[in-house]
Amino acid sequence: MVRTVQMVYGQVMNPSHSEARGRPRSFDTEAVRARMADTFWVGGYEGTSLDRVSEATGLSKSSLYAAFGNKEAMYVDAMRHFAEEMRKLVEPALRQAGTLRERLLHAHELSIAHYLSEGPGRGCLILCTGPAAAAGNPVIAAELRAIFGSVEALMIEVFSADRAQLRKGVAPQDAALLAIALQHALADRARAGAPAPELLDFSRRSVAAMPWA
Amino acid sequence: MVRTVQMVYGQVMNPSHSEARGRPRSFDTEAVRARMADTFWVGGYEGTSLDRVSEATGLSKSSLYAAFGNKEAMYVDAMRHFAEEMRKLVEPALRQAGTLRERLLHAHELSIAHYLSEGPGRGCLILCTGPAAAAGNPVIAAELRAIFGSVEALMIEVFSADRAQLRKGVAPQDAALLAIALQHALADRARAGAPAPELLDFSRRSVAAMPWA
DNA sequence: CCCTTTGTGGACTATATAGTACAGAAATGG
DNA sequence: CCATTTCTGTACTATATAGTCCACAAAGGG
Repeated sequence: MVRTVQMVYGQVMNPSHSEARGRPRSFDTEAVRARMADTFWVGGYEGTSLDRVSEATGLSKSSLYAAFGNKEAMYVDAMRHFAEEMRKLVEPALRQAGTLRERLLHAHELSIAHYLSEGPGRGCLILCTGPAAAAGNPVIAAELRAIFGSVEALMIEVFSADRAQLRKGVAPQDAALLAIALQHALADRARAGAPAPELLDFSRRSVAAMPWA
Repeated sequence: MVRTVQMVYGQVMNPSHSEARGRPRSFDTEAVRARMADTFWVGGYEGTSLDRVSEATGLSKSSLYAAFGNKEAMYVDAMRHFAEEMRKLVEPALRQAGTLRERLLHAHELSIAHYLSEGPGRGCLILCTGPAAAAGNPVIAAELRAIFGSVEALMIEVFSADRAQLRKGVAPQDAALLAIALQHALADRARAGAPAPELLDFSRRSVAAMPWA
């Protein structure tokens, strides 16, 4: 047994150090989060080494550990960052004017563009790399469930607001599940290397098959 | 030490022989494939070490390398093995008697049972661990695309055969995409730790929202 | 009987990995 | 100025990893 005096590298994230007494951070935490998320987006949790994260962010591992805690926390932060970015991108499209069908197609277009934005084969950090890491890691599994719940709530809200556009007898909560499932399929196909036209075709055809009024 | 006199003449019992010249394999290849697939199912590609595979199969790494090549080939073999098992499980349900809707629900039940068969959080080897490994690995990405294509062909065939049960104006090829997408969603939720009732509810509700006649 | 072929496990290598120790740097407050 | 606090890079450790080497085992063929 190694008895390490576990230094309290603990306080994960203190973005607002208003009462900063000591040496101030030399980096922009938000920018580092983005670069870190980008790195995990490519390699996933187990496929990304901290040396690589260090290289991508330009920070030493010491600084990374001091700022985030450990690798698991870094990955969870990347998941949250990615979820926030996706929401900022897609939620306005889902809430804007137009038919539900048009808005869903628009949201798909934006998602697909994002899934391919940094080159082919990226897909979704959460949907494509989260599940692999979730088995045997309760923290990541819980984060995944939380994000699923949040997305489901949004989708149900959007579908419920325009339930009149759905076929009579179809519960908006149920139709929302179809939309969620499509996101999984698009993400995985993007990750497998499908090009934009193929994904847009998948979107167009699958949305056409949804239970519209 | 070798007693030749014994059975030289009478019975010519060569139990299992063919053109095998050297020392025969001491293991059942099919059983080893299954155990190997099970190991990758838990840990994914990057999260599974060859020492762990060696331990799970009872074979030394030398034997594994001799039989399969390298880690990548072992993982691709696991993907194929899993795909074969899933097909054996689900295809009969999709082709049996009953309405398309009933058969789809039955296929979901079988899938869910398999996704949780070895304990919670397993999900689908292919859908939950393949995408993470596919980025930056063309061989795995190609295998993933091949499996996607094969599943899509099956689903389109099944839906086309019973297109009369779909709502008028909905192309069976398009409705099949919805069914495929549901498989992704069920797999990922199982991997995130969802219990059977929750997954069955997801199945029931999403299938209810499909464009039936 | 050797001889060839093929299979097998244990020891081995070179590298990568997550995480840590530490000394010094950069700020604030007195 | 000094003390205190926090940050940062370098160097380090202990372990895990993919893959290889090699001596030997177990079969068939001439």
